[in-house]
Amino acid sequence: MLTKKAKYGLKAMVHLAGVRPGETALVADIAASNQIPKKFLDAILGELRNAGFVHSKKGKGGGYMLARPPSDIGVGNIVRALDGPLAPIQCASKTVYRRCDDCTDETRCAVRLVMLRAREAIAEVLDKTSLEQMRELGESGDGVRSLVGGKAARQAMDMA
Amino acid sequence: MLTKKAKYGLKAMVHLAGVRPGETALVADIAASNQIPKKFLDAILGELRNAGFVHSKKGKGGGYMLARPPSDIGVGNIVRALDGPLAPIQCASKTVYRRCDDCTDETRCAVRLVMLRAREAIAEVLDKTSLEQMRELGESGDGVRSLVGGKAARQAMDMA
DNA sequence: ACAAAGTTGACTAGATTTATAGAGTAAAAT
DNA sequence: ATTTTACTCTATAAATCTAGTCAACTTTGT
Ligand code: FES
Ligand code: FES
Repeated sequence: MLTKKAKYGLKAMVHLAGVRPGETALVADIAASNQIPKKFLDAILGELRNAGFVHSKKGKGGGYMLARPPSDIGVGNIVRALDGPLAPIQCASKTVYRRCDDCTDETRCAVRLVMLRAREAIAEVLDKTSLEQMRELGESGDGVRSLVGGKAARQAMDMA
Repeated sequence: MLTKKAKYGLKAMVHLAGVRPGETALVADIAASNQIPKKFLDAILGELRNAGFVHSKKGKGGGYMLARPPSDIGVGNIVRALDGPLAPIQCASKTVYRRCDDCTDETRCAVRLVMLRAREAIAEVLDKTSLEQMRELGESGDGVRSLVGGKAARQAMDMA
């Protein structure tokens, strides 16, 4: 489950992707537009700055701006910066792999092997989507219609 | 991120899928074999019983057994019973949908639209895998090798 | 140069969920 | 009745989410 930190962070990044390049957005404005608790957003944008996704400027005319064009920022990496690895379980992560203390033989752990597949599926979606694409999704508002399609997908959707 | 509850629950279910049909397994044994805190496992199996996945029997010769053949139990549904919806965010869930208080227009929320895709990808993996298949995965121990394949998948793997 | 206002940044604190342990209760078999 | 096992209830430590207070920096006006 995505934490609120990541959810708010993503919303803020989408907001920042919407301002004209070179201009900044105030934390107060981002918070108000997206109904995010301002103080929490302060902390979140701080982390995103430390991670190199955004730049900040203090004082009048200050605020936040993206450090790179939104087409260069992967959604998956934003989530990683805020919530940690995409993998549902750490032993299935490549970026922040950590051994499971329980589980004697990792290579035969059924849980891990299934979750490796899940991680791959998640990464396939999140790493293939740029911040720009994500923002466009919201603008056109179509959503799922234009997706993989097929009976299997629709069936899976009915129970997720 | 999958909680330890779900992780332990899945391991226990795999264990139960391994006992001969009609026989039972003791909580103490499952806990010892899989290095799970016994009391925690007690609670987890209790939830799985309430959810109808397993049956229990008290007294000598008692223990737990699967309520249905492992080929009839979807991994996704086990996770849902223990950790709640598969969707990374509740507004993207079909089973336990809940509106986001922030976000005025759900149909145009970029975060939700991306996470709908992520949910679909996760469900595609977890709902298509039965407990039996999951257990077989662990036995043959091959893991990722036999997966989707292709450059894209390998690339995504390198950073998840 | 100086003060004032605007804005990010850091530090603390309370409420809620997660992870684990302990002690004891209830049911079933012998 | 005794033993074996699942079940319940309570309690503690960590992580998450949110708010409040104050410090640090940057521009602007005088
Ligand atoms: S190795 Fe991580 S769950 Fe088994
Ligand atoms: S509607 Fe749920 S994140 Fe926007």
